[in-house]
Amino acid sequence: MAIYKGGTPMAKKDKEFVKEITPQSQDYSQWYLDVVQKAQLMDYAPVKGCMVIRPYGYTLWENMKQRLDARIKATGHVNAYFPLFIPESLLQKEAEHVEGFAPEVAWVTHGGNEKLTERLVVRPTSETIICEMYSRWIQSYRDLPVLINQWCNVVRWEKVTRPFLRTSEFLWQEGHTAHCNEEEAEEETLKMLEVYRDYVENDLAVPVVTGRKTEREKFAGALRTYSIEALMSDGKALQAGTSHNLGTHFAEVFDIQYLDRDGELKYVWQTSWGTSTRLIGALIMVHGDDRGMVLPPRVAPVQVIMVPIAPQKDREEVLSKAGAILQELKDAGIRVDMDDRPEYSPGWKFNEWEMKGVPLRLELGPRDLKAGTVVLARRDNGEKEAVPAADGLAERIKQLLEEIQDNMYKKAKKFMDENTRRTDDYEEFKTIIAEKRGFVIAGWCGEDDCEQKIKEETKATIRNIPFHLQDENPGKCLRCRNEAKHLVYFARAY
RNA sequence: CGGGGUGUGGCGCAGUUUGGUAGCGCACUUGGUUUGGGACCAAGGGGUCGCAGGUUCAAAUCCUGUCGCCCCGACCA
Repeated sequence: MAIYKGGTPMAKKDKEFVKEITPQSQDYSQWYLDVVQKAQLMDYAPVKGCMVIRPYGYTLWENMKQRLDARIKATGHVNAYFPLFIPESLLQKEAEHVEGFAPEVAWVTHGGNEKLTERLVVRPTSETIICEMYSRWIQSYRDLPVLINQWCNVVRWEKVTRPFLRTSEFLWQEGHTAHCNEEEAEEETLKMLEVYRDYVENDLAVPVVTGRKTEREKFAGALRTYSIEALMSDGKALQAGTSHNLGTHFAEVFDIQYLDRDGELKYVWQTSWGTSTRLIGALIMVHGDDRGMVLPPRVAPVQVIMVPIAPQKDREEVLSKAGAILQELKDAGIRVDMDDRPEYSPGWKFNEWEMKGVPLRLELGPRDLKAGTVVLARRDNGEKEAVPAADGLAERIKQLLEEIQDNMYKKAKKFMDENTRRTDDYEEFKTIIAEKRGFVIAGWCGEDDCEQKIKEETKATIRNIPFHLQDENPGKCLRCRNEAKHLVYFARAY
């Protein structure tokens, strides 16, 4: 097994090949936009803020969805579908909730040519319509818990949009559960946060910080909100998933009551939790590089791309061998594809598939035919090796895909750790946020005022109050110097 | 919603200052030669210059309005 290209394969001279993508160092934002379009994840639609998720991007989403859906089902939830339209009166019921969403809802006012007697909102989230139904379905403690999830689209009329990170319409899953008491609801809320953490870290190879949101940042209408927060490679944070304990707020206004064992009528405790296509943005910005995307094998639409090198005189022989390997890998359950288009050169294909983030490339040419090998090239670190094209190739590839998945997580975790700093000095804090970015752990008094001022003065927000530091002495508040209540994660965020 | 930028074949741009027959590179089509990190030659096709008004003999170019996209800020998955 010979390694004929390792170390730092992305040599300087190679960079100029990727002429379609703006380098991260030059303009990170433009890099991101170049990647999502050139890799054919999406294209802009004729409606402002809306995008088409193209087949490559949609397959990625399908893979992500499939793995999360399995986890949601494994924890006892079932899928259902609620309507896209919500009567205005339903949205109006929960005061905080309306206030939070009213500025960004899209209204339906006409059916055909006739004006509707009651306007409809296009769901920005489904709490209200689901609560309306739960109030009909729940009568007894025997009806609880209700554990329902739905995969759907939602619409929020955003002023500033960016592909995947913030679009007017996006795809997501939203779980909505009802429980008999606070304890169960809280357990559910935290359980689903943990499902998200496990999913995002293991399947997407994106490390996250779990914790509770502050009052200011919590979901409109929730009692408590928890989140997983990820760090992008430009040092800005991205909320990757949220889980809310809704308390009895919605139950009270939607009259969701059940008769308990003790004969008393009680309000249910509810939760809701969601992750969206925004996770695709996280995937790109956590793992991507100047050559394009780098996708974790577990969700990559194509795990292995075969590039046969087939000059005229060896063409038949190469393609026949390649075809056999393709079938062998498919049979082994690997998502493999072969790019045997004769009109493109191998080098062109290498760059193209690297841009699309395919984790592993398999090259097969006349030289390999003679040596009885294939060349495997890793996207995550650029290493190339020749391995025997014999039995066991599929196993070797599966093992490599696992290694890549693992390495990608470790690399991202290392980056996050190296860019998580701790300080109790506000001036130092400002410098870090302005120059290095990343996460900053600091004490916070718990006052909204301090949180607000820090945001105004530094653009950094409290991402969450992390679980893993809750037993440590928080010291003084970063800004007001009073006793801190918590250690919190600050960052500039998307 | 404020400040800035931008809109010309699919993509990237020139042309706008000083109005006068719309151009370049890439991509695309056809034929041929090629194939281990974005191959080459030849011949082709494709644009009412974002949109709507106006000025003018004449508008990509000047004027007014409007829309989209991008960046920076205030609000959000």
